[in-house]
Amino acid sequence: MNYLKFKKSVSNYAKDFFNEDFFENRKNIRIKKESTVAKNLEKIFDATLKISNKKGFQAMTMRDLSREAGLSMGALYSYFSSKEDLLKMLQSQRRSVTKRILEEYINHETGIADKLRTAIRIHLYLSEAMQPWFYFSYMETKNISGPEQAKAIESELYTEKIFENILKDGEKSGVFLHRNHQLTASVTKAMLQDWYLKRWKYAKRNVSVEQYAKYLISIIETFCLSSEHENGRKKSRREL
Amino acid sequence: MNYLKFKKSVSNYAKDFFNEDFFENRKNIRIKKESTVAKNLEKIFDATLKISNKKGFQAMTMRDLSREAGLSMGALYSYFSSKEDLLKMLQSQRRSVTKRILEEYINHETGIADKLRTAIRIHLYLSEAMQPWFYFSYMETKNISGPEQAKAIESELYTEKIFENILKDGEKSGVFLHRNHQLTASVTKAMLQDWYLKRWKYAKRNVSVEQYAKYLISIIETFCLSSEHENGRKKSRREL
DNA sequence: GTCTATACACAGATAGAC
DNA sequence: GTCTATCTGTGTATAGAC
Repeated sequence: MNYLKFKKSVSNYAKDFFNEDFFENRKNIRIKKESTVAKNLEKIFDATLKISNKKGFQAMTMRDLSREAGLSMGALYSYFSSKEDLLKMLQSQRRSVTKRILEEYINHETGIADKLRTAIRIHLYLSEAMQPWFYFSYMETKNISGPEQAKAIESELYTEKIFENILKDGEKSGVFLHRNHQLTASVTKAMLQDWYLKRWKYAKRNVSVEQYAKYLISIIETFCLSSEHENGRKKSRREL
Repeated sequence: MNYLKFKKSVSNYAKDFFNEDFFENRKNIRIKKESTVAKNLEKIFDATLKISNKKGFQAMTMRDLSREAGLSMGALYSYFSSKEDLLKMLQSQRRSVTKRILEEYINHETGIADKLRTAIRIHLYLSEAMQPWFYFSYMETKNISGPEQAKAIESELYTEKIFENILKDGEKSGVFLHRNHQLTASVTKAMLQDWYLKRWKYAKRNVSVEQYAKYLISIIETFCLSSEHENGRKKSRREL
């Protein structure tokens, strides 16, 4: 699975606003026609991400948003009831999409070593395809209301747990070595996050997602793969 | 060098407000007596970090700051000329302290493998001793004026370069393997940053700085150390 | 469904007494 | 050197015309 192929398969999901998770937000939207809502919400969300990632969500004024989204302030407020509500909607919509995609790809894999590789790769691909939101989410969720913050923490621990479980299962079946799997999962997550948090740096250096994925996988596997399973890999590591 | 010993040696530096780098800020401070300035600036800086790390610098009002620092709004403004100026002062003071300490410790090391270990360890210790500022700096500097942002990026690349150079030198002398050293330096930095960005997580799990340092060093060395130099280490890796 | 115009609260910053 | 009181701009949110 390379990135281009992934991105195509994803763009369908991404614009699907009217999934089940979204309907608790629907009540705050005064507009009736769904096609209008979908079209304008996309403009609003994109504008929000663009401005917030430059100066922060708190610093973004509704006048900024109005200008960037191409809608008057009055119009904006028929899509949400407050600035905080806008944030909640954006978060729940994007979170629902990413979770669905991630699980679909990982469950598809059967071999335990492949599961680890796929988890890393799909995480990276996802955060590449939706970089502005991933960045936004990391930077802003800490500043917001209690329940939203709890969701963000839950999400952080959830994906970490995925890695931890793969490593544990792998140790049982002798594929991976005995390590502190929780710590390994933590630092793996940290390296994955660096990709979207320092996007500018990797772009300037012409490092591609594929390259970065390969590199992370090789670091983690060098540390975790038991030596019997390592043989097929040694050569490819040299090429990095 | 363990953390406790490090922290002691550092606390002297940290309260040294009146170093050379600070004098360009001195002109904005109306208060004459240096001991008063030092005492109140420390209260102001601490309060700023505390509030900002909860809700963001932008969201912190001068009334919040006044309450937390125990000074009236009028008094606050005799220590800086604007909210932005406060940020600049805080950044330049802390940046100057950290840079000085970091360089001192790394230059002290001679062996190339030791240099890598010390760089990792001291980075971690520093960010532990000054966690609120490190967190603040990561989260906030992106939102601010051009020149300040440039300094933040410069600082990011500067420390990364330290790691890259150690790895390069190590390859030449046969201590480290041939790798993409720039990428290795990047992800090392990412793992170091995770320590202060997710402080809550590691605290909850009772992971100590020492443990985390050991773990990072073992991951990086497993990946980079050439096998002739690895022998002495294999056993200690098993203990992790 | 979208606009313009405006209410009203609260932010940053200062003046001047003590 | 620190305080209280206050000015002025700007932010979020809404009313009501089109």
